[in-house]
Amino acid sequence: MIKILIVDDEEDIRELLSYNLKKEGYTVFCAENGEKGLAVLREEKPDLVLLDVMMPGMDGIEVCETIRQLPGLSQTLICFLTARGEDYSQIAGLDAGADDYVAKPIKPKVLISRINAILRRKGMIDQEPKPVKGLVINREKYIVEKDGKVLQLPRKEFELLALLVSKPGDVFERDVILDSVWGTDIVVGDRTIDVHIRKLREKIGEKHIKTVKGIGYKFIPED
Amino acid sequence: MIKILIVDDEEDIRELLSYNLKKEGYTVFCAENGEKGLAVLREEKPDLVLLDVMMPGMDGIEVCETIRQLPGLSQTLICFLTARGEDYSQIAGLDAGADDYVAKPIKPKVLISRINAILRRKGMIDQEPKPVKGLVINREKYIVEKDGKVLQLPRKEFELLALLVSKPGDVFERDVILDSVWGTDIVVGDRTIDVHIRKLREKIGEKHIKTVKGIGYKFIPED
DNA sequence: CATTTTTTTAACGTCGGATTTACACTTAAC
DNA sequence: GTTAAGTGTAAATCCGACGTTAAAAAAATG
Repeated sequence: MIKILIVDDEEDIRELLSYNLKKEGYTVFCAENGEKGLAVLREEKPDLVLLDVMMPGMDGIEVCETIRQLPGLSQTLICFLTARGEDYSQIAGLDAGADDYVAKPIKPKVLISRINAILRRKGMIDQEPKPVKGLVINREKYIVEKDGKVLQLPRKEFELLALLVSKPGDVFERDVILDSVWGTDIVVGDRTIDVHIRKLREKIGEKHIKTVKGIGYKFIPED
Repeated sequence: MIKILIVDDEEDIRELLSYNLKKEGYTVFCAENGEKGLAVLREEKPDLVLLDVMMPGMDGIEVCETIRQLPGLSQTLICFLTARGEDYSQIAGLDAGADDYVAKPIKPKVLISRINAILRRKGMIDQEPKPVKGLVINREKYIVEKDGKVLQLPRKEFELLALLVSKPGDVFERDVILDSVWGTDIVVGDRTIDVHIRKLREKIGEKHIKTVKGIGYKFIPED
């Protein structure tokens, strides 16, 4: 059971995130400010904290720094929620020890796949026997095994494939792919995704990645 | 509980929209100009703001830009109400950070389905797959299952079917279909809908989509 | 800092979904 | 029956999203 704590002063955002995360099967706690957040944190010891940067009173960065100094909780994963544009918080945030950040306005789909990514990266999510026939994604070794053959994929290709494979059969829209592989507010040309998709298809076979024109791409498990 | 704020200087429009939105179960607030709108906004933090572009004093675009800079309200959804023809406002509006716009004169039915679409896109509304007998619409995988068979529909056909199935038995008027599948101000020929309907009928069977002459189409659940 | 690898851009080709066209058909009113 | 408005249909065309390649730019590597 994976616990996530949301710390944000806006009730609407807490509800939006809470609703979507619960739907994904996470156990969710909420707090409306930094102080209460720390209290819940000590009580529940969540695996991941979503932390608004801008809050009245104790702001997100202070909370983050505090968490990092708490014995026993220093391993807690932290993800900032930042308003678009305040990119200073990126730097300050990651300096303060955050594992990731997501820019507002938050798109639920983006947040979910981002959170799954963080937890997967840190090994909090069971990812042992990938239920994908003939394809094993090994995040520790950063390799992909295709029918026993070992593939060394470059970072972007690896992340892209890992994303698609994380929900076999589900369509990933282009903007979701961009946000979760490339990162929030990174701007790249239209053809960038296509080129990476092509390289993946070269390496793992044409039939596994299907284009859904006008929407995005999806991974097809096997024949 | 979803809150919607209407900002328009014409009382008739405020009443028209308010009446129809309340009937749909939304909680509605009104303001007659930009300044008052911002005040209500801060007070009530609505989920969605319907914003007239042309208003005396502070116009819609200014209000929109202001909202986008307010910490804590940047997540608010914004939908412009624009007079037909002033297409400059489209561009300026979407640049200013609007999520959608609806052209005047406003038809309540169009507005409702548009608003539902916005909220659904942003994950504010439950969109559980309707258990229509023998037909499952799966937005995640972007496929339709008809009696167990999997159909891969092109984008427009999928959206059209999804719309009709969203309220089985209800008639969707042609202009409502146009506005919610094609979008406001998109002008297409008279026969475009028919052709798509025909393709759908080919794929899911004649009997499921019924023509209501002079009005529109409706989905018939089963036999 | 030169080399290699990865990532991105740019230019063009391609394909199929989206739309139009043109006309047949259906329905209801008179 | 005649008419007119609305709809059905097949085929032709349009158009934009995607594919593909090569080459440039940026990162990583030694």
